[in-house]
Amino acid sequence: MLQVNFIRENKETVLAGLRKRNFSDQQLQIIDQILDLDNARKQIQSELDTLLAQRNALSKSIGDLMKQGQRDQAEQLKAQVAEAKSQADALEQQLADTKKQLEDLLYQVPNIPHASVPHGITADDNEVYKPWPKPLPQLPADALPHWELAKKYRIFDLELGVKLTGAGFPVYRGKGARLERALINFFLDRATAAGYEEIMPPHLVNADTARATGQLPDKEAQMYHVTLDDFYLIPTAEVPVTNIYREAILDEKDLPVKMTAYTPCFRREAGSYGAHVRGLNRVHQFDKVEIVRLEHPECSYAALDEMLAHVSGLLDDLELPYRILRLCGGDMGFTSALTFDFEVYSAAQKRWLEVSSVSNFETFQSHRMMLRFRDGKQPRLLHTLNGSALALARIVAALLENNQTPDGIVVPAALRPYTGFERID
RNA sequence: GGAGAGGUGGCCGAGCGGUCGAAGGCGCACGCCUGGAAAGCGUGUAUACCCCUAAAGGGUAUCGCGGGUUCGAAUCCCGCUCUCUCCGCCA
Repeated sequence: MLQVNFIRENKETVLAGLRKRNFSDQQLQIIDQILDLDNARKQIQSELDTLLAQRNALSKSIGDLMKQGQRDQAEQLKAQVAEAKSQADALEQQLADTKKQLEDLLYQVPNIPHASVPHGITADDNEVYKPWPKPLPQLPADALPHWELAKKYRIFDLELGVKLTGAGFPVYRGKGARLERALINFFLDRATAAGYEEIMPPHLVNADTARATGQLPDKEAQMYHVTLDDFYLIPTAEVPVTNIYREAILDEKDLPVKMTAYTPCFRREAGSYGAHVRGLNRVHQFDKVEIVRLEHPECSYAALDEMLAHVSGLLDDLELPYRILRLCGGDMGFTSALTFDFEVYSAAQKRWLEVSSVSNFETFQSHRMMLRFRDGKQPRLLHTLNGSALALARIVAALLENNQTPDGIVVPAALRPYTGFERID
């Protein structure tokens, strides 16, 4: 959520940013509405405070008069207080209404894109920030997509998942399960080696937590909701992990905070069918190792670069062809200021699969969750960043497809200490 | 699930309905002291919002959360929630 004061002081920047997100002139009017409402809010706040100050002063003198035994005068003052009180009640209601309206509008304003974000409407307009420098791998004509390989080698079973739960809940088994666990451990070990503290958070969160990272109120339908207890299944570890520091004021010397977590991720994502979502390409439950950083505002873009390098290192070691995209204004997430997507080339499907999304949210999340640090006297909002390092399901899909041979699927060398086997056959 | 106790500032811990944003202690910061340090002494030490602003200052709200009583609530009443202890159940 943007700060009203920021909008007020940087109105042109904000408008330009929203245009980059393809806001129409009519949609841009929301900014003036916000500023008007905030002015009204201040006005009401001011009147209310004055009234309450009067009330407090009167109450105090009533106490004094009572002590001196001057009951008559005290009674007169009581009448005045009653008058002030009824006025105050009305103002309080007005104030609450105004704040609510203001908040509703602010929730509709996305983060302002970083200057480097390219203009564009759809994913086709994303900039290839770092292309794959070598030729793409070619597989023989009889190469199988990963969902066929899964059957052939009994690695995972989607139909069994349908029996147990429903579509999009794969059951990994045998070497498939072991591969999954190996990747998780590999990613966690690498993150730990890079200085990230390992966290094991709850997989269900409450509404306050979901709101702070921006899943609520807008993206409610993307999450599974446990209505009986009003909990949400996490769509990513970002949600519980970032919220660890919700409403905290950190010492500047404690920055940066670097955390990593493995969790399953649950996404409803209803709607899409066809080859593009077959197999592991899009599922309702998948495993992911996430990295999260809380950074000083002046260091956050250097941190973002570091995270890109970290993810690149993982993919290098897995020997997977990948490219990095810089998302355009139209394709970027609501809360992000700058996002890089990593895509791995899936040779059997002959298409790129998104396996990581690395973003700087600047103060958008930290404002909503009042996450601050102290430099000198005043607390300041800090910057939050996160990235997948990495998302498992599509990595597995690409590994299976790219590494298939007549003798089975070859496990990359970096992973063998974790799998305990060199091939799936 | 049953019974009881309790939630006060970064922490501990006081708090007859008005003088309480809140004693005292610890911690922390700065200063004095010291060759240096410790001890000692002194000063300061919450957050949000509003007004004012060069700086300073003033106001409102916040003692788990929400509501009520009252001229006035950390203090009284009601609901909720969380924690702890005992019992039960259990991976």
